[in-house]
Order: sequence, then structure tokens, then C-alpha cells
Amino acid sequence: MHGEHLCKSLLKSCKSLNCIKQVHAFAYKTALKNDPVIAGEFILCCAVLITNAIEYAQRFFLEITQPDVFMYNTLIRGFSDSNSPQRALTTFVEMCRNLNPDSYSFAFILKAAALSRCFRTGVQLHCMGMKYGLDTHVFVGTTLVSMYAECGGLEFARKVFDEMPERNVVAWNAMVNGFCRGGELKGAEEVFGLMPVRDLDSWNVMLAGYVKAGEVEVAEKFFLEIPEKDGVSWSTMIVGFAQNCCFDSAFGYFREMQRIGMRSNEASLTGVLSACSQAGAFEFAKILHAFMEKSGFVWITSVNNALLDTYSRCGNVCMALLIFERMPGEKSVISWTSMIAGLAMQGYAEKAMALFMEMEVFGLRPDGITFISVLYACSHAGLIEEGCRYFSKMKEKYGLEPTIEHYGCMVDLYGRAGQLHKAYNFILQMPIPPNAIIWRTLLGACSIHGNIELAVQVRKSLYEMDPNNSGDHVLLSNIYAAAGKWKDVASVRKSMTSKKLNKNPGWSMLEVDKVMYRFVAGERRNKITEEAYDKLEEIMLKLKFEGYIPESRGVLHDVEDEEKEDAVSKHSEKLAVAFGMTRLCKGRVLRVVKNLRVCTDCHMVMKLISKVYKLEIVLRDRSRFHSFKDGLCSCKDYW
DNA sequence: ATAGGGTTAG
Repeated sequence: MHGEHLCKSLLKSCKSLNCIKQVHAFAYKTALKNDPVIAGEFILCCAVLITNAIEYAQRFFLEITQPDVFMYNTLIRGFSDSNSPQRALTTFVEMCRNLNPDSYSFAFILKAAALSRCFRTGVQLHCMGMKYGLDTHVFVGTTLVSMYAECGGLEFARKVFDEMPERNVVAWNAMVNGFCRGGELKGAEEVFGLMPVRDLDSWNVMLAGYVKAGEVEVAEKFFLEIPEKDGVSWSTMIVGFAQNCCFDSAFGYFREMQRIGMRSNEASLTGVLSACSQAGAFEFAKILHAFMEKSGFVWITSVNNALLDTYSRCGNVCMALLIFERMPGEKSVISWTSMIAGLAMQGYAEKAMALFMEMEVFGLRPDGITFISVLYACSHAGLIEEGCRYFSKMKEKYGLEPTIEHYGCMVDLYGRAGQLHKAYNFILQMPIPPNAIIWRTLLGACSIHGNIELAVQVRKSLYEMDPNNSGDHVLLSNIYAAAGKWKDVASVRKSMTSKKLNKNPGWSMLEVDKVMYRFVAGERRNKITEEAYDKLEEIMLKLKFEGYIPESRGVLHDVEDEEKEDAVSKHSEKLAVAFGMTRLCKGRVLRVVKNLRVCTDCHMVMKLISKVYKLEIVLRDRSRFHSFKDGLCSCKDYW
């Protein structure tokens, strides 16, 4: 009898999978695992309360001869929360063969349906709910509203909502949120206006709606109207700014939050870290790191993941590894995946693959994004065979259906390595229709390998889907320019002007004393750029003296050589580096973040600067990291 | 013994 009590209290104090295993051994010995209540608690502990123990929960569950509703519900809940909606569904189906589902079952399984975004499944579950008379239950109704909204059936969400026999604030909030998620701000505002009662969540839902729609200014006004803002309101703003590339505002709101004494929570911290990560704000990231340690956030996995990602996107993969290895809390799939992605971005493909294997050994199940990261590692290192192996492994070993992103990685894998026709045939054989990104990837590969014929063909498919992408025009124009086909270049240019497409301006950012400086190609003259231009001139002179010849084939027009040279010499990354060289002390690593991909000339110049000035430059471009040192780059000129 | 809506990293 008191074995039972002991078991219960032991379970309550479990904090990790290892603890669980000990309790399991104890329960096994004392035969308590046959007690359904204890067994239920045990599953709850593994599947819901403890992270990374869902596999263990399932194995335990399978050994039980007649699981009860509670056990099924708990396992379904665990699967729904662990982004394996498919497994939640199989469990639910199995349960329905043996037992009657209750309102809890529906609440959990509908969440999984929402997660899997499968409208058909959602409808079927709705029908089943009716059959059991549970569709009128408030909780079930509320999840139905969210599910339909999430699956793109806003009208259905509305209908369920209107027909609910009883509606509380939570149901209203779900409806407002549904409209927001469906991108219908007007509808959301209307429902919000009709609400009989509003709680703080209602305001926060609406606020998040504005932010997600990119309506940053409206959100700022709305934020001021919230009667009593809480941590969620603040973090919604911070996250919103970060997602809409308003990094300075994200930093500002975070500081303001500190100043007025509002406690930061994990979301505001991950939000501000994400702003750092996107902007490459290494110095500010270090301050946040210190703050985390001081205020105990190091125990929270999500915050650690964000920090790890920030360090690796700031080009400091060593710090990222340190965070990863020393994380006091449990590592999640996201931790492992971020680390794999971080290594991949820096070109450490072997290490990335080793980590992937370690993760499998550790007993964690890689998900779709883990595979994207490891495929990315392969494509950026030219490891074709390995890439193919992972691609088949995800289906065969883990039953993960490849998404369009995975196919994109494969196209990139073949394309980057110059196997353009293999890439092309791969696209034609894909079981899902290719999107613009797929074709654009191949177009990029055509550009790297100078294949005009294929590029023209690819362009046709691409322009049918997305005719107004300026980047595609520029890419095609560059392919012609590289081959000296100036007439074709001119015609692309003409179609760009007639369509009023502007070249997406290249910018680069660099942090000096926690301030981000942003440089735009060819931009003239203010106090800051003046300084950069002067220094750049001096650098170029010195490099030419050392034997450097400008490479201008990545430039659009058919202009005189000096003019072309002038255009590349003003690329934003050169300005940022020059500026950094005047402002940062000797011996400091120069960290630059660029929004586009680096051109051949800039790449060459960076290598030379690193050699001539004995200086390390870390450049993050749109697709990867380049670490320049002693005249060499970590990408081994493969990018 | 369990639950529905809001902010969170890859």
C-alpha cells in the first residue's frame, strides 16, 4: 500500500528521463506497474511533464494489455504536443477500436489535427465528436474553432462558433485568433469589438494578429491602448519587431521593459535574441547571455536554444558549441537541430553529420527540420552521396514524408555540385509540384556553373509562377553578363524597368560598441559612409599594389570597365569591412551580416584583406558563413 | 489522476 504512495511521490519529483527510468525499475520490482492508476501517472509523467521522454512513454504503453481512457488520452496529448500529430492520430484510431473517447480525447486529438493542418481529418473528427455527442462540449467546441481556423476553414470555424450553445471568453478569443491566423484582420477586429467580456488574453490575441500581419505601427498604437499590459503583451511586441526586421525597436522595447521593471519572460528573451541573431549583433547577445545567467534563464531550454542559434548566426560557432554542451536543462530536438544547422552554415559538414548520429544514439527522434539542416550541410560541402542517404533515411527509418523544402535541398545538392541535369530531372520527377523556390535554386546553380541553355528553360517555368521577382531577373541578367551576352542583359534590364522592378538593394551590417551600422551599396555621402569610403579607397590601393585585379562579372550592365569596377567596389560588405577597420581595435574579429549572397569580387577582396592586414573577417551572407583568415575562406570557395 | 484561447528557438 505505501509502495503506491512512494511511487506517486517519486514520480512527482521526476525531472528527467533518467529519474523516470529509476522509478520504472522500482515499480517493476514491486509489481506496481500493473496498477492502472500508477501506470497512468507514469505515462503522464513521460508523455507530458518531462521533455524528451515520449518514446519511453510509448514503449511503456505498448506493454500494457488493456490501457484505459486516461492512458490513451495522455499519450495522445503527448504526441500532440511533440509535433508528431500523425502518431497522435494512430493512437486515437486504435483507442476508438477498444474504448469510447471522451471530451478530453477530442480536445487533445483536435489539437493534433490543427497541427497537421489537415482539413479532411478535422472534418472526420468533428463528425465523430457529433456521434459521441461531445461536439456541444465547450472545450471541444473551442478546439474545433481553432482547428478549423488552423486548417484554413475559417467559415467552418465561424459556423461552429455561432452554433456553440455556450460561449465563454476563451471561445471568443479562439475565434478572434482564428481570424488573425487566417489573415483576416477585419474579421478579427469585428469579433473583438463584439466581445461581451474581454480579458488580457483577448487584447494579446488581437495584438499578435496585428504583429503577424506585419502591421507594426498599428500594433504599437494598439499596445498603448491595452489597459494592463503583461509580459505576454511585451513579448508579443518584441517578437513582432524581430519578425518584421525592426531590430532596433526590438532592442528598444526589451530595454524599456527592463527599465520599467517588468520581468522578462522566456518569450521576450527568445524574441530579443532572435533580433540579435538576424542582425548579427554579437555584443548585445553577450550582454543578454550574462543577463540570462544572472536571472536563472539558463535552465530554460527554449532560451538556450535561441542563444545557441544567436551565437552561431553571429559567426561564433565555438560559443554555440559551448552553450550546447553545457546546457543545464534538457536538450530538445531543436537544440540538436540548431547545433547541426550552425555547424552546417560554417561548412563543418562532417561535424554536423557526426552530431546527427550522436542525436540518434542519444534516442531523440529527428524531425523534418533536422533533416533539412543535415541536407543543407551536405549540399554546402558537395557531399552528394551522403545527402542522398539522408534523404532516403528520413522516409525509411523515420516515416517522414519529404516536404518541398527537402526537395529544395536535393535540387541544391545536385545543382551546386554542377550536376544540373540531374537536378532538373529530379524536379520533373518530384511527387509534389515544384514551387518558385525550387526553380530559383536551379537557376542559381545555372548561374554558378554558367549554363545559359538550362537557365533560359528554367526561367520559363519560374516566370509562370512568380513573374515579378527582381532577384530572378538579376540572376538571369548576371548569367548573360558572365557570358558577355550584352544584348540579352539589356533586354532583361528593359523588362525590369518596364515592370518597375527595382533591384533588391544589398545591405550589410556591422556592430561597433553595441550599435548596428548598416551600409547600402553605392550609397552616398554622410559622416559614416564618408569614413567608410575613405578607408575603402586606401585599402583598394594597397590591394592593387599587392597584385589584386578587380573581378566584375557579377555586375549587371555592359558598361566600361572602370565603371563596372566602380560598382563592385561599392558593394555594401566592402564598405562595412572598411568601416570596421577604422573603428574597431586591432585584433578584433570583423563580423558582417549581408542580406544577399556575396559576389566573387567581394569574396576575393575579403580573402586578400585577411592576408594583407592580418585580420579575421566573418561574413554571413544569405546562404552561409565565410570566415576569412590568412587569405583563405572557410567555404573553400564553394558557395 | 487530464483539458480549451495568447507570446517562444531550429
